Amino acid sequence: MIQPMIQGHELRRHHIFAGLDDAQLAKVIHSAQLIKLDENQLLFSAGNEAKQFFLVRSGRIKLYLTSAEGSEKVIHIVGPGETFAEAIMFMHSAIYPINASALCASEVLAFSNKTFREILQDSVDTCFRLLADMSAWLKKQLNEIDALTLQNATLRFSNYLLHQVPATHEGPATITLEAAKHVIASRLSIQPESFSRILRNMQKEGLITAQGNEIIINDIEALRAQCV
Amino acid sequence: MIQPMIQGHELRRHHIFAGLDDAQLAKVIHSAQLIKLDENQLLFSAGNEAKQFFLVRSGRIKLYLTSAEGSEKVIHIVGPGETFAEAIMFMHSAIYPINASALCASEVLAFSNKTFREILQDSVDTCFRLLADMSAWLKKQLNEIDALTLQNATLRFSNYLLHQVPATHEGPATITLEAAKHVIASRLSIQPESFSRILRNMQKEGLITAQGNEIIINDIEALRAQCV
DNA sequence: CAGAGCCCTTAACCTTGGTTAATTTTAGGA
DNA sequence: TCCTAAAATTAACCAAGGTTAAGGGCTCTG
Repeated sequence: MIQPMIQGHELRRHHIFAGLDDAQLAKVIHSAQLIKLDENQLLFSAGNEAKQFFLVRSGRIKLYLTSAEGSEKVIHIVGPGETFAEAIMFMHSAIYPINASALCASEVLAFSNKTFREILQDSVDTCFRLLADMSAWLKKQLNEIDALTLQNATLRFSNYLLHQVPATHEGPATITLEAAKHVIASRLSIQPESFSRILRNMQKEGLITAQGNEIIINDIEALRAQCV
Repeated sequence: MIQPMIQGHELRRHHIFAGLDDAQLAKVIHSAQLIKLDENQLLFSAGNEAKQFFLVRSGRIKLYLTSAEGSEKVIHIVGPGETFAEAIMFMHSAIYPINASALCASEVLAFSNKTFREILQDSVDTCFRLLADMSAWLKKQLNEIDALTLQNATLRFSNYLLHQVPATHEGPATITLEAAKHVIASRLSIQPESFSRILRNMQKEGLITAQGNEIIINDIEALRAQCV
């Protein structure tokens, strides 16, 4: 195990750790492990025993499912400052239900589930933070189901674009895609070829301008109108 | 408010309440309200202020989303002994993100979120139970996303059927659909017409026999093989 | 600089499942 | 028992988007 250099305030920035006292924080840090991942390196697979949850320090981690035939569905792309797999700590079978791998060279901190559960025993405040955190995930997944069942592919992408921009933003906006196009496509449950088609069509309609992984929203009002 | 006749052991049967002491249970019962719903009666809508969570005493409650165009997607069908909307207690905006209405005449117990949160302050054990409960929901929704993105309509229905039968069951099995066919169809994100077609095809292949809302699985091995 | 490999794009084609419309079946109420 | 309304079924048609195939462009490496 690599004993990481962790400053307490680095962790406290995340709301899950924000309520811990110094002793608790020290205990968490002591249980932590720094993991460096190369591009495309696997962190864990669905079916692995789940003994840790994670905080992304740098880079991007993709959480994804795979089908029996080998096709891949990206569930979420986790960036710096975000935690993942913390909900699994409370599942009846301590087994990861998804795969996680690095989209680019990344550093993640891994925390012992056992240690964190011990701390939770003494900190109702942190329990509440975790409950809020999990209910936010639940809400996010509900939106995902909404998108998959009640929206078509173009609409899903439009919504995705709008989520990259503050709700109050006016005028043209430039967005840099957080990963390769085929990854974004999988995140949106679209085939890469269809994603290309959608980009082309939206460009033809003048809604957006796409150059590499930069996308300019030309008409944000029209986009918002489309998404009701 | 109708003060319900609630026996402590009725609540304790649900794992969320199982760890409460007598005083806490009394407090929960005191905050509870019995709600009787007619068939098709709305319990709450998406956007309503969320002050309560619920336990189904009898009947069936459907949780569903609606699209801008008015189409409906059933997320879950909740039956006796099950709770719902408990995760919303910890969301930042105290607003139901879905709609809930009764599929048939039903009785639900409504519990005050505020009271329950107070009790949680004094019961880490119950916090842990709620965390486990929410992580189970999260896992369920992940399976749902898996189904929607990596499985076709027939496979989703096959999986649905298999979930109604113990994993160890051998030989033919009879399943009674928990709701009208168009509701099940929506639950599986299939149009009623397509659902009919799927039933007909599976029947033609000899996999199942469908009579009204009774479905007999003739070849459970073949079905399991299909679902990998 | 050449070659390999990956990513992206385009276009033609095809499949799944949605849509429309008409008919039958079922269940509940007068 | 009949009438009505909702639910279910069937079939023909259609469209969104998946599949297949081919080519272009980019980067990395030897």
